[in-house]
Amino acid sequence: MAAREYGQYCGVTQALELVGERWALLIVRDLLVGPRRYGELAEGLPRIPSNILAARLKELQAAGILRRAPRSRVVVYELTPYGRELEPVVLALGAWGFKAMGDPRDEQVVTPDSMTMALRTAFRPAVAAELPATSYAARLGAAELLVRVDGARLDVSRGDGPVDLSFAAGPGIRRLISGELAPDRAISTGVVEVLHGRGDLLARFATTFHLAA
Amino acid sequence: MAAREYGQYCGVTQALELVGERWALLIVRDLLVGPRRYGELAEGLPRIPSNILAARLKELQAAGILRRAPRSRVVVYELTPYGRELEPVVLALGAWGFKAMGDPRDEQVVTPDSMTMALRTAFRPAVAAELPATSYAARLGAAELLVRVDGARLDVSRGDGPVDLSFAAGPGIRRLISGELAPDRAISTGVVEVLHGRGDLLARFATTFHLAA
DNA sequence: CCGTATCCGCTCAGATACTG
DNA sequence: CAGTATCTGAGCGGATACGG
Repeated sequence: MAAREYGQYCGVTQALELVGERWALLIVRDLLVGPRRYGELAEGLPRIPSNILAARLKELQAAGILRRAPRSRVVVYELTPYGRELEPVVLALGAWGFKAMGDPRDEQVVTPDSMTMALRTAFRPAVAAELPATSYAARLGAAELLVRVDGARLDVSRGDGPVDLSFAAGPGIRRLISGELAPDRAISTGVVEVLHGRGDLLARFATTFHLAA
Repeated sequence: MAAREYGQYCGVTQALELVGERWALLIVRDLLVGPRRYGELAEGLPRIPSNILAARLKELQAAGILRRAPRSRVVVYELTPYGRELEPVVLALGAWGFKAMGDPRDEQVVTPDSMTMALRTAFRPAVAAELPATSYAARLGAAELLVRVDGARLDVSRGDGPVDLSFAAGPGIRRLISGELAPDRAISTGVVEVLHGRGDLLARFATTFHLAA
């Protein structure tokens, strides 16, 4: 038996043998947002060594989690259906890890893909369904996201477009999502800066996206 | 920054920094069944080196996931409330990994705690609520479990007791849980051996515990 | 016996340089 | 741009030994 195997006949060990290696689930996290090129993955995971990225891509491909897909002259990596079924795992991990997050340290970055998945984690479709369709432009550190909520549907993209509320925030937005910081306080203390639109829509944002801390 | 950190301000990376190390989630998996002594954990994870087990217990304790609790002369390790919140993560991983499980290899063992969590993963409370309360004694490899289903409640323990159906099965029980193998076929082909009680209750068992493959 | 520490060999991760 | 090659060191696996 390979020394690195756990030696148990169990779904959890099987899963960990496929995606338990360092960086593997973070690659999956980013690919859950959409297909990505090698360089885009490297950009979204600034600290991953290139050889490790190459190795993980090979392993995840061999495990049937992702595939190399040719797209007009370039290759992108995209999840297979089985790989997409990891979304509940990533969301559960994200929700659990959220509670342990303190304030950000200087070296910590916020990437567009990680922020997108965080928004998906915090999204409350049942709540959103009761609210009018709303779109937001959120600038969070380096990540500039277009967030469209329409009923129970959520769409997060990197494009630009017309929005009801445009705001910029530091990573302190975490305390808005967790409910520790009221929307109006977030604005008055400068944690969130309203760039365009009605600031009171931030309350709707905070209701739509919520995670317990 | 510690070299081993991912350098991202994100719930998923935070979670992986706490429980992403090798063996960590398997320790959590077993503790989700109940408090365990050091030796019991080592027994449930036959291939873990003792130094790694000791190191993980320290790390998980420092992270607030488990605590050492004195119990009449001996120490047991038990999850904190925050540690118990990892249950959705472990269940999601188990359900996903289940689909990738083939037939067991010779070196792979089935432990009572991993089997208990697998049953929790496969349990369908909504289905069980419509069925009469039933208890099963399931011998699965080395694991001998008492499984009590009462309405939407599931209790799996290692004790013995009066049951409606007692059966023994090899790890081929996976195909029963996945629906690939019909209950009567499981019995007629010897995959499941009925030791005591009405064999037709195995169909109820297969309805109560189901995971897609 | 339970829990932990120490040793060593090895694999994998991390950093950098290099190539088609 | 998309990887591959190489080197170093950290963490893991396995055995053994030690203290309560």
